[in-house]
Amino acid sequence: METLRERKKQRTRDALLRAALELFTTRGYEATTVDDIAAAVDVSQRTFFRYFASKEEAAFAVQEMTEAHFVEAVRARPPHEAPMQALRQAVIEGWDGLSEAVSAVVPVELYLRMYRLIESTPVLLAAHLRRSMEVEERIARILAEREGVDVRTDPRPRLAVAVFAGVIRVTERQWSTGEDMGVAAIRELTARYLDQVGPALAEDWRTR
Amino acid sequence: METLRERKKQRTRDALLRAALELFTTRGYEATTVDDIAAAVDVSQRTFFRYFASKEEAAFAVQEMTEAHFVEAVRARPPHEAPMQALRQAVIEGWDGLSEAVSAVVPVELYLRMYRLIESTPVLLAAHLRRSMEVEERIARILAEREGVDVRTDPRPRLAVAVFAGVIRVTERQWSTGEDMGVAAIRELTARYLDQVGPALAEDWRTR
DNA sequence: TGTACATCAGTGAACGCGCGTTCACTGATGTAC
DNA sequence: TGTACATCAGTGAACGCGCGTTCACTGATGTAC
Repeated sequence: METLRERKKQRTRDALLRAALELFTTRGYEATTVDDIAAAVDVSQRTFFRYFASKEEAAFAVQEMTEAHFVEAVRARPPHEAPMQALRQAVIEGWDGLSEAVSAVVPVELYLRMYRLIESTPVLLAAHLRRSMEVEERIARILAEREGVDVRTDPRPRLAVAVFAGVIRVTERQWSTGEDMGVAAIRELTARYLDQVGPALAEDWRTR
Repeated sequence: METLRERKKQRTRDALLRAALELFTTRGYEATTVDDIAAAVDVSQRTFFRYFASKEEAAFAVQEMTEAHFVEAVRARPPHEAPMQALRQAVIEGWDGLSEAVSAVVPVELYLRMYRLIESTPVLLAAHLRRSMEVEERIARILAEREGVDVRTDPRPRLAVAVFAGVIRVTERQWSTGEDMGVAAIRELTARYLDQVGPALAEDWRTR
């Protein structure tokens, strides 16, 4: 971000991204065309595709950041932590540090609205789940390395991550349909639901 | 399937479905157009859309059957079984009874090839995951009813199903990239991975 | 500080593509008498 | 068994749409001397 040229590029990209999220969240994803976004920034449609390979890429640009953030957080966990504990800490701290990370690009509130839109738009939800699978694979490899097991022969890393991801998905779903759309709300839900995994797998639900 | 008219309809649908899966699995999903499918059955494109609302619907028509099958299997589990045990039995028995259920419509081998194609085609995998979420929600409600808990306030039904679904997803992924594409292979993987969930959630992987 | 050239973000216009829809119509199958 | 009418699967052709691509081009910014 040194030269004038680079700064201008960055500004164009930010403007496109913000306009995209703003339009998506107000009009809906499908109801917004790439031309609409370009027009909102007063730039040609051609220019949009210089910055984003597809409309979907724009929709997930901020998610991409937070995912990378989460992956790094897992990598940074101290090695003595149990695998599930490391995942838990990484995701909780991820929510804590989210505001700073995101707000450099778009307002946090806009990000959260977009997150909810993804959950409620079938084609975006589908893409989100597939992308999540890719993140899971990366995390599984990190866990395997941490614990010194071979991801090709030992199913435990992928299983642990898949179980964890399942809980996150339930959390996302619950949050996105709930009243409180703040970061604190999803943070609390995450912790609560992770605590409930043990009981959910118990033999008999009626004992408690 | 009484009248001649109805039998003809059924035959047209079967022919379209089979041609679709055959083309998808040989050429690829994206490389097959709806016109190709219609042409293969010697019918107008218009007619294709009388039977399937979209290209995607054709791709998932058989999955739809097996999903319904699984949901019914869960519903039919004896009430004394623990939740996770009921899910396990339902899915294992689902694989056992798959051949009869599927082969009425398309050859089992074609179904399995299509299943693998779904796993390896990004847009289909995404759709598959979203559809799976819908199935999960139905199953969660069934579990909640079985166990007499309220799905709106108790997260355990959704968590249990999400954890289970996570394991199934790892199984599907492993199977679809493996050598042996038979039903027996995926059945065995399912059982093995379900057994590994406990160990995967354990504190320390190195002790075993 | 100025000039000459190189780089590269952005332009504008047109296009290919395939999905899914719309229309008015045909002709085979079903039904009532 | 035959006739008249109703139903409805399938037709053909055309279209709207938006994504993503291609082209040759402009003009602002960067760099070398």
